[in-house]
Amino acid sequence: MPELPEVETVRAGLARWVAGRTIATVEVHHPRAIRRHLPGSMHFAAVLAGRKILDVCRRGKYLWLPLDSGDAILAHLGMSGQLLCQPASAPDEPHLRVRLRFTDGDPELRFVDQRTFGGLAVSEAGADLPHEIAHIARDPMDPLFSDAGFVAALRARHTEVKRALLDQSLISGVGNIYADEALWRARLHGARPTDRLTGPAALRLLAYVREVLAEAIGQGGTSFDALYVNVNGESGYFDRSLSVYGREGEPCPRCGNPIRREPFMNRSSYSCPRCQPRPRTRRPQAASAG
DNA sequence: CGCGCCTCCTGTGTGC
DNA sequence: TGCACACAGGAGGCGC
Repeated sequence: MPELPEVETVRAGLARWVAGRTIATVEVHHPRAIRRHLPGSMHFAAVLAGRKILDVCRRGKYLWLPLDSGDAILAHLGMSGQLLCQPASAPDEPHLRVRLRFTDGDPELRFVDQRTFGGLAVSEAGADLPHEIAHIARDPMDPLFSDAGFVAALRARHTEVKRALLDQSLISGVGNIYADEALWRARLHGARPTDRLTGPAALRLLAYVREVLAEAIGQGGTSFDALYVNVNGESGYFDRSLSVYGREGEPCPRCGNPIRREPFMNRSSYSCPRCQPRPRTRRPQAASAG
């Protein structure tokens, strides 16, 4: 569930609570929580001890914490990851994976992850931009994101528009929830072929992506359950503002038609059957238009 | 190389 | 009541 608005909410919380502090000790409670780190979790803990966290950065759904060594801690929340700032006296969470204690005491930083799709890594010399995420496109809230470049790349793809929105190498930060919400705002069905979108239509879609992400950031992200919370353990409120996601059968806020749910990549897509008509499937040769 | 599907995980909800 | 299974889904990796 954590998409750009949720990760940005976590980033802001971390910037407030851990930037400028020096790591004292690191405990790894679950080896799978440490990713891309061949020397193992012991070494992971050793290289972090004594390092000062300079900042908290984000690209798309990835976070990284530049260190005074020039390395960085790279973090991805996956499906259920949480970064919590807790007093040392707080009881351990059932799915506590990693704990960072600081030289100045409370609060400590905990990585908690029920489904272990997320993880932490040390990115060597990754303070500027970890090489592990060099393939991740800039996200639409990045000042250097190129709208024209995105539109050109989108229209050059031979795929469906929702698949393209979820492709983090094209545009990062968008997941299933905000893809559905942006497509609804743009009145586009997710199965629309990207190479048949006009330039203005693609630009409009991008504007709606940015709009829905910005609104969700303003409400602290979307929480359906306790799996997404900010660094203080609090839920976001954007679920109340969702127009289609998770609202099968409820009236479309624009036209009143019941929202439909369709299978998509072993999960679900939500849309309005009237506002977002499904495109006619492409039949290269069978060509009768009806 | 581009595209699309599979897999990794576990708690929750549902149907028999 | 209890078991079985679908479902949630980000992203790396692999097959075509």
